[in-house]
Amino acid sequence: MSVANNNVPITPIVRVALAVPLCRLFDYRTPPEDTLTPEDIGRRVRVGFGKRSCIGVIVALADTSELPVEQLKPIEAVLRDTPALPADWFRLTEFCASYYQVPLGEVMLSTLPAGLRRVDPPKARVARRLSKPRVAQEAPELNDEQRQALEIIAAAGPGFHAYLLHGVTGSGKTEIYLRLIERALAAGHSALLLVPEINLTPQLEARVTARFPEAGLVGLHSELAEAARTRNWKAAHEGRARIVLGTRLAVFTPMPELGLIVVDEEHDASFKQQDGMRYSARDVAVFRAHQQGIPIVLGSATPSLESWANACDSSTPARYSLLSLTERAVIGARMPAVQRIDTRSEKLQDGFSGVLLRAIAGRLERGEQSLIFLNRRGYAPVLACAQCGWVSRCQRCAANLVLHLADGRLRCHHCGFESRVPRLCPTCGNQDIQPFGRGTQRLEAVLAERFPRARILRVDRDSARSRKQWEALLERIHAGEADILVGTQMLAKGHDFPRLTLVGVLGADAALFAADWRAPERLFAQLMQVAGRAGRADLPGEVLIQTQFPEHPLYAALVRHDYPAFAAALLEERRQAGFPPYAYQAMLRAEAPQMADAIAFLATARAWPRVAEHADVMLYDPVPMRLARRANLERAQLLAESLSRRALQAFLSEWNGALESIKAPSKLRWHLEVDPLEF
DNA sequence: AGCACGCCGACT
DNA sequence: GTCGGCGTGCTC
Repeated sequence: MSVANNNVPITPIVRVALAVPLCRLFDYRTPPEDTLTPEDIGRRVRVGFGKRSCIGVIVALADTSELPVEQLKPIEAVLRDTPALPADWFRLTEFCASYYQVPLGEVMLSTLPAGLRRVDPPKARVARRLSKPRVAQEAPELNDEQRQALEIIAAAGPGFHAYLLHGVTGSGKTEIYLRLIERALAAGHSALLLVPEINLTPQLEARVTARFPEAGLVGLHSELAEAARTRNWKAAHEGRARIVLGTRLAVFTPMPELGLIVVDEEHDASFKQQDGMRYSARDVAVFRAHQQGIPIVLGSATPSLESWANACDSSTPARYSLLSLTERAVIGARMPAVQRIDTRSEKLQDGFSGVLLRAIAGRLERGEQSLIFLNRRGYAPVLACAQCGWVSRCQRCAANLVLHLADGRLRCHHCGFESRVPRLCPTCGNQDIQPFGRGTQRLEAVLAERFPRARILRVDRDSARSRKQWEALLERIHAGEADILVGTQMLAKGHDFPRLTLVGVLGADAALFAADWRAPERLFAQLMQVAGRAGRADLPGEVLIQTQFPEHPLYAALVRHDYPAFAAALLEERRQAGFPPYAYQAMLRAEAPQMADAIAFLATARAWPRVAEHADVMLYDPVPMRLARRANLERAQLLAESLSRRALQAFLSEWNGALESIKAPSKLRWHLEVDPLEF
């Protein structure tokens, strides 16, 4: 950096990151009336870009530019309404840009709240101050296991440590988080608590706020209005909020003195972003903790196999410490009894076994609640004509239209296409067209017929469309206005229903043999979670699983509530098959109106001449995706795999550049996903 | 990504 | 004769 005679540093060139899909920064001149110092690195700026103005972030100051200085535009304004973004935030976004193969400017700007990306900033309104409870709620007693887990963490002292907190539903993981937050705050640190994208944040927020009323907790999740999100983000960035509770996007919040990260339900798929930068907030959180030299706790009753391997795989040195909570924290509450009902040996009545129907009847007599779990919404997954073989297919997708009898529609669950239910077969005119299979609406109807006096409540994305509807349903459930709940995975997560003593599971077998090899892992987690709904208080719970494969190891492990054994078996399979976490993967996907174009793009990518220089990376053949057509776009994918994460990364950074210069039809879209979860 | 320019088809 | 389709190219 040059220095003028009078010792005032002159830094005429400013390098700015902008939200454009170009892997480079843009140089600007310092406006004559302004002087920039290194302190301004990390400030937001407004700059002219093409014909428009954009918001960018100052990444560096420099003396020279590759372009002649006359060609550079001056910065329009340096925005000093917030403190500069700190160095650790730079390292975090730089890591993501490089790891996920996304331009730095896109990462940086996409992680800022929308209010700070705007050229015309919305008028900041003064937040109404909530009257906070001044008195902190007292901490409950810990049980031995909780105490032991906390001692292990305390004994490790400061610095980076990753812990996998494996605790069954109701074992008191949250109390561990709260104690750790308490310690962090006492040491003058702030804490970041990440939760999945479920409607549970209000409850947890209330609980954390009650314990730490002075910490100025803020929430950061996508349901927050833009102004509130900006306000909360600023409070965290400026150090006024010492606790951030948020969903995956909160992992990027700059926080001074950050001393603890917690990722609750770390196995949950919603930590993975499915568009734009396809990052895993759990993985980013681990990187952030490592980079900042602070502890991170990943909590789950059914950890992801990736995390489990990091903690328990005996063949490699453990990278995470395993902490186990095996008992339910509420005294007297025990794990529900899980039983398999062999549906091969009896004729089902509208999808229900006699055992399950009798169990429901028993609950009705005793005034207890039952929950019927089926992960398929609608009345029936397809409508078909037995005479000519017509089936209700979506015109835009390679999928069937689902029958929604409640509103008389056929609906595509992939693109949203809708049509009226035909009364006659559209091809042969047959009057006798039939729904095949069962969804939650049909179960609801069947139960209403069999138990006419029971109050039945269906909870799925159709009945709980908005947040308001969902909360109204929850309220009715808690008020005891339902005898039988019928629902999808929406019902599985988090909520306590004190009078719920029976969970019936239908239609789970499909996931056992699904094409996606991660399906069993997800099914186990889901069933553990839904089983955890039963018998939380003084009433013992019972879980009945209807299956044609009662001897399947997944169900056997579930009966014993034995996640470790199940995980060990799955990990052994993965190791032998060379699947993650014993291999690292990236997926290149392309979509176009014509499948041939999508495949051709991938074939060109596959034929990149320098593939041969990356012998430790394996490229598979391009194949159509499982749902090959969605919303009139044909989709295909190509898998890249390596036993070495480093080798895969080295390959990707070169390959990504080559992909950008492949000529393709303008309607073709493609993206690269590192560590894909779904196939 | 935006937003321009540019070159061919059906409308007043 | 124009309005407008989207192919191509550039942005400090």
